[in-house]
Amino acid sequence: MSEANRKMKWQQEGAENPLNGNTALCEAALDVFSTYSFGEASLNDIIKAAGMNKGSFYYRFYDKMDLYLSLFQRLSIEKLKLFEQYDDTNTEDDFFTSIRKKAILGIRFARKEPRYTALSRRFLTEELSFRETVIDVFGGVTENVLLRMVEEAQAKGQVRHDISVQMMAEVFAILLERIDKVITPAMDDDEVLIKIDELITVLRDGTAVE
Amino acid sequence: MSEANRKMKWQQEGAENPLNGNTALCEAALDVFSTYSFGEASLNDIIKAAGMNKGSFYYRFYDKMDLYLSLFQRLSIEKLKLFEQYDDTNTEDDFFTSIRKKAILGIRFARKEPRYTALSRRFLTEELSFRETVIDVFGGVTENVLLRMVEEAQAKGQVRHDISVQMMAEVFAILLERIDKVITPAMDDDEVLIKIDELITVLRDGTAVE
DNA sequence: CCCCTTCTTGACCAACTGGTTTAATCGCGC
DNA sequence: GCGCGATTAAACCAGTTGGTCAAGAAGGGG
Repeated sequence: MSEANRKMKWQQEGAENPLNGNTALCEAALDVFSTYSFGEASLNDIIKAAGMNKGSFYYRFYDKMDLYLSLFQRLSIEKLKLFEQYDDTNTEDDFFTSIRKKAILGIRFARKEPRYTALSRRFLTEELSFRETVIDVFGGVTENVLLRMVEEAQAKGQVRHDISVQMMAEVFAILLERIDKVITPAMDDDEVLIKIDELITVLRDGTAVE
Repeated sequence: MSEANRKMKWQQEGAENPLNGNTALCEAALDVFSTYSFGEASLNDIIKAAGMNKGSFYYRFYDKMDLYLSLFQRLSIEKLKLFEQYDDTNTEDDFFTSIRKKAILGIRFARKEPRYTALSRRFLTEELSFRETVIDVFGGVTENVLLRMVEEAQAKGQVRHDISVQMMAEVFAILLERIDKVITPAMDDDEVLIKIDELITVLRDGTAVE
């Protein structure tokens, strides 16, 4: 790849993801990047695991970061595709039903591709400069949709008024982010639904005796 | 240091922490280990920042891991000292009051030494083998005290019975672990108390309208 | 003054990192 | 067969890593 600006490449519309059609590399990169931080992840290992040659890698990718961004984009698209199954803007679902449905979708994706969960959680502990580079390319994809949901729910009188929406949104965000601690891979679908309902109940009605 | 088994050293009673009296090294290590993962953290950088010589370092420490463990131990002791201020075994505090007091202590420590919070959170995303090594030396220091608290509270009829104690304990654990997302360094002590009370209220009574 | 232990110094090591380069080769359209 | 882009292999680079080592300094006790 030429000296073209990295950001440019990712803003081009027609530019195709160089990972497409190379499942071996995709798998290897996902394995390594979900296990190690960006700095610790060995590009040599990835290339070797993918049965690829270093020369061909650098023929297609600008550098290690380019591979990371390619992977990130692929996974983001896959996740987006899954979440498009449920658009709550035009339903009559109340707040907690909405949250429940979104949680189920999130868990379904996390169980299908647990390495993605590991990767995105690992991303949060990367160096600031690294995170900035990624965010600079992809933009703030993670705009806080939860805050707006809670605000709307409060306006509709579905959540309490004596607690700030920020606090409630943050509580939901934290629990959704770490939901894998409560939904383990060993559970079957029925158990998962039970656990989600328990969690929603706690968030809705609290833990104190009625 | 001799070839002595690393685990041995840490199980010896009299063995003094080689970090004691070397605040420069302690600070440098805390800076680096809280910013980078163990693998990415550069021992050379730490030594340089501490104004130390490599030879002298290896005269006192077995290896990089030895330094990490020394730091870990020092911080654990400091945290323990702080938490000894409140022992709830002989108070009449109910469950939620107990949780509240513990949260306040936790936040006080996290605000005094934010790098410790960063370090212990980073620890959770380290490689499995690394975590095992550390746990092997220090033992499961993090035994689940929350689960026992919730069980006891349920027996006393202070928390609901239609939700599993595991779920409730996990929810508390997750939120306590990420409490820094809701308590920011910019807040003064009064604001912190308000936020904690909000959080406890949510956990006790939920987010739905009464 | 010497001896001995404790500590310091900086050169040195092999291994590995991400990345480059060059030249040979493969495979497909024309 | 020719041309050309894609791919391979290998050597190579400078820089960094964690870790070693032998020589010497420091300093106190005899």
